[in-house]
Amino acid sequence: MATESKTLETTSPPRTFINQLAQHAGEQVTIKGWLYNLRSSGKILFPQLRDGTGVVQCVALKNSVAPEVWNALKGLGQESALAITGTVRADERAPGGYEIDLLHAEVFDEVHDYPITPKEHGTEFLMDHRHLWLRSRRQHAILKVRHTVVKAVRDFLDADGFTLADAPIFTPAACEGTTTLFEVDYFEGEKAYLTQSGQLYNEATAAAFGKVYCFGPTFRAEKSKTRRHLTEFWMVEPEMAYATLADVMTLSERMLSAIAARVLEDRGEELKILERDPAKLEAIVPPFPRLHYDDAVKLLHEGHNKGELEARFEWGGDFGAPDETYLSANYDKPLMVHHYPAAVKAFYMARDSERPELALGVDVLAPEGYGEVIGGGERATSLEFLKEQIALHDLPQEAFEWYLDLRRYGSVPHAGFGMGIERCTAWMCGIEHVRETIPFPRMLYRLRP
RNA sequence: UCCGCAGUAGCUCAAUGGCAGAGCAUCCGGCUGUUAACCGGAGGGUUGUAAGUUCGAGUCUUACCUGCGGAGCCA
Repeated sequence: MATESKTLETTSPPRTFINQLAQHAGEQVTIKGWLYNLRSSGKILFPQLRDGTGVVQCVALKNSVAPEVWNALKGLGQESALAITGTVRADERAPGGYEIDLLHAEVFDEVHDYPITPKEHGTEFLMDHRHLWLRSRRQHAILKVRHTVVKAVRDFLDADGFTLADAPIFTPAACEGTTTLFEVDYFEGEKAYLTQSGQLYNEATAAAFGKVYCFGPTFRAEKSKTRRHLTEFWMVEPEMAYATLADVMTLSERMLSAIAARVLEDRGEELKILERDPAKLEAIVPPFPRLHYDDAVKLLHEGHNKGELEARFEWGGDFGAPDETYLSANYDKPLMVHHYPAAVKAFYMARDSERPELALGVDVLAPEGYGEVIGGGERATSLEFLKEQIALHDLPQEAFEWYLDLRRYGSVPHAGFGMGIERCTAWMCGIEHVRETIPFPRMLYRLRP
């Protein structure tokens, strides 16, 4: 194998990637990759090769290649690793527009029993083989979109003057006290918890840098079992000092629009593979519709009266999944619902000065039933108010003394939000379930591989 | 945690309470333009686990295990 490798190195043209074939039409190239599929017809072979950038079909004629190359190729199974050398040729019959007339091939690993075949498979089987499933075209496309979503978020915030200031993943106590946390053993018998939000830390860094964001994994030990939930997901959380609820809504619509535009620009091929209608993403431009919680409740009542919603929604509660879907169904843009009852929101939310029962919070509901992709709002500034809220929520004040310091030393109106990367990616891709938008999803009943 | 559905060959599925099957994958053979190629042949099974009903259980009953869909909660 080693000597063969040497021969190929010295005689073969420079390595090329499949997504660059158009620039090499008529030239000899070498592609290093894996066998995607192989069809044969006696004296002609059609190996399809993938290299991480795309898939290309090669054509090998028995009379045009050396006998040992022919024999090596004809027995190969799916996902065999090989490098091929051949001439790039434009061909209308080829899906990508180009084919390679194969001259030489070097097999690195011969495979005969790859588990994932070009036929249908169930979710459980595919998830058990997630480490291999990632190689298939659709999963590849989804994760390329994820990459672009992340890149778009970072580029947008960086260009807007935000500083990346990541929050810790080990935390000493609940940020919000309500949701279930993953507990881990720290040192000396002390317990630590995996972060469920960088929110409180962001408020500290915002007072230091003005505009900040954290970007990292988030853990929720809720036993949620829906297409919108992971126990480990990635969240970006911008926070701005001297900012209000209105500023958060504006930032939300600007950022989501920037993400959609970037996906359209950079991931056209992937959207085609996913059969995602680009018009759905082209519609995502400012301004987004804004709906006061009171008005949202009125709409839900209308929906119930028309028989389109089963349960009659009571003012004061948080929306369920069917409620969110009903509300957002009227729009082809994300819907921003604001001024929720404070009772259903976190303790640190600022209150409406005229109606203190309302929190200055906003949820951004994505269209097409994708649900809440952003949640955020304005934070409370008063030391006394926060002490009351901490007591009301049965939280230990000593754990929050550092946070209360932010109100003792230069407290100003400030606001921010959190966006779930996987929910956003699933929406951009138009796919059913968030589990396909992260390389190795962690769910209620899925810790492996 | 609650409600509903499912578990049969490596995979996707079929089989009135009566001999456990097909397609794909694998192996062998054929085919010079295939697009989930096609054609012929071969191998491949403790029907999720345990107990029960029955002359007889993949099929009916109970429990458990595993997964899927949804709810609640959330991004």
